[in-house]
Amino acid sequence: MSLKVFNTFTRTKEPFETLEPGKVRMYVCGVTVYDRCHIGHARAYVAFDVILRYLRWRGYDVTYVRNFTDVDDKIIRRSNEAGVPVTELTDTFIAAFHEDMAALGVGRADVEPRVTEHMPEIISMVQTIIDRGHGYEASGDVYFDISSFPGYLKLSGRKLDDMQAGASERVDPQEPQKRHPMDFALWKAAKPGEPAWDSPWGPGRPGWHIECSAMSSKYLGEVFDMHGGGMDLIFPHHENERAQSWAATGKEFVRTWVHNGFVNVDSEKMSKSLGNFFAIRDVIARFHPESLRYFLLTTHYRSPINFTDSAVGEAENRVEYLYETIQTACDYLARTPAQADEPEVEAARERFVLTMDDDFNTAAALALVADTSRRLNDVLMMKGKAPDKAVGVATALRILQNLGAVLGLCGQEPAVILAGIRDCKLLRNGLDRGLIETLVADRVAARVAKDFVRADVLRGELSGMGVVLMDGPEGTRWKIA
RNA sequence: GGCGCCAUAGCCAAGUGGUAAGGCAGAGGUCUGCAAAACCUCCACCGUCGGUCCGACUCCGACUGGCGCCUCCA
Repeated sequence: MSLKVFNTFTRTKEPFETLEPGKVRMYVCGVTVYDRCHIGHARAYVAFDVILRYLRWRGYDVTYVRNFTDVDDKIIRRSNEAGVPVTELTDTFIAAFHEDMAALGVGRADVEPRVTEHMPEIISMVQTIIDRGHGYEASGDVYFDISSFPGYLKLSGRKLDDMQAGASERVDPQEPQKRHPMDFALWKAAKPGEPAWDSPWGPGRPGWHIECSAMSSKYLGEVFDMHGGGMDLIFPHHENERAQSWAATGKEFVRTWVHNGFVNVDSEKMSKSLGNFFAIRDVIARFHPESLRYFLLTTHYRSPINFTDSAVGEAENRVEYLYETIQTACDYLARTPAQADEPEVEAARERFVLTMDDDFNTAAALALVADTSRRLNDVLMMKGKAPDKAVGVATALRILQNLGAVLGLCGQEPAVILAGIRDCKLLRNGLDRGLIETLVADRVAARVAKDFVRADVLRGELSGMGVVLMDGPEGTRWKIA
């Protein structure tokens, strides 16, 4: 039984072997903080959150680093447009990032380094790269000399000739001081009015890629176990990081490269440049955050996932079902306490490990969640005082909560989540809760009076609004279909 | 143009060289004043064409159809 992870570098699923037994050092590229996060970010950070949770649950001691890029062309432009200082802008969006992630159940990393707070490390690494003959200064800029690294493009699997052929058609040489068109900036000389830091090459700021090389090595060492991010970062970002780190240390700095697939909208890539993106906060205003999280886990992390309202709505119905099940089980156990059957819990754990060990297969893991919750309801339906019932409920509930803890699902207070989902559905359907509750109360009164004709009329009326009624021994509950 | 990914039931989505998880929808049941919820049962031979193999949906090749990267991007 061993964990297998798809490594972008080798393009194969391989046994995950850590540098140091039992310890994982992982780095995931964070966001550039100039705007609100979209659901593509949600996908990436939920995916790595599950990977992190699973590794820890499986017993690894994990150090997780996820950075913030807080100096960059887009940030500067946005800052100028808005007339807001850069630091104020970046602080705002870092706070927004944390809010969005917290809503999605994505925790903080152990270290969340900001580029602007690591200038000495960055400058030092650039200098080392120059000293070792892999970078050169040209009028205040510093470039990486790709011809000095034989392994360049090995991560992304491209060929230099092809890259040039493709690029030359639309990219005109704006940086004539570069020795090779593909050379990339390690350090950019400051233009007037731009944020700048002093350096041996004059005032300037870091190129995009160097920050991750510098900060990852600071917190995780020159070589570490896992480096992740979205597929779009493979080239050029990660390719260049790899080149820089190699140039600075002579070592292959990442053991396993992990990349998540995109979120598509209408089967096309969602991106800022296409303008078809959805901000996380806009989505979770309409759908419960856990619904979005569930939705993101229904597809394997490396495959593209297509975002649609109906798909998230379906996920929401599943989340609702799970919490209703949990609530019923908790209510039952409150009346009839029982201990879970440990061997069965352990057997479920093994099935889960088998599933998740296969490159973090959350989609398959959700099938285990479905099986468990179905069984839990099945046991809950058992009549009378079947001796095994309480144990069965306790066992299935434990299993469900165990799986949920790793996936980041099923961990909230059921009543709170269910109310939240109901409110989302009311909002989406433009329904008024007060009106519904009045009608429901009227119908309850009619039922008590055995006026079933009137009760059915009211049921029909509510049904037309999308309200589903559930008459039970403890009264009538309702929810939105 | 270069590189790469994907193609599984009405929809979404796992997966294995030896006759295909799960979810939604649908059909039939149990339950219910009627319902709903819940549970039970049923519901696919895996894009096309070749090849390898005792045997392929799973391996190889071709084709067709989607998509992505090569430019900031999770």
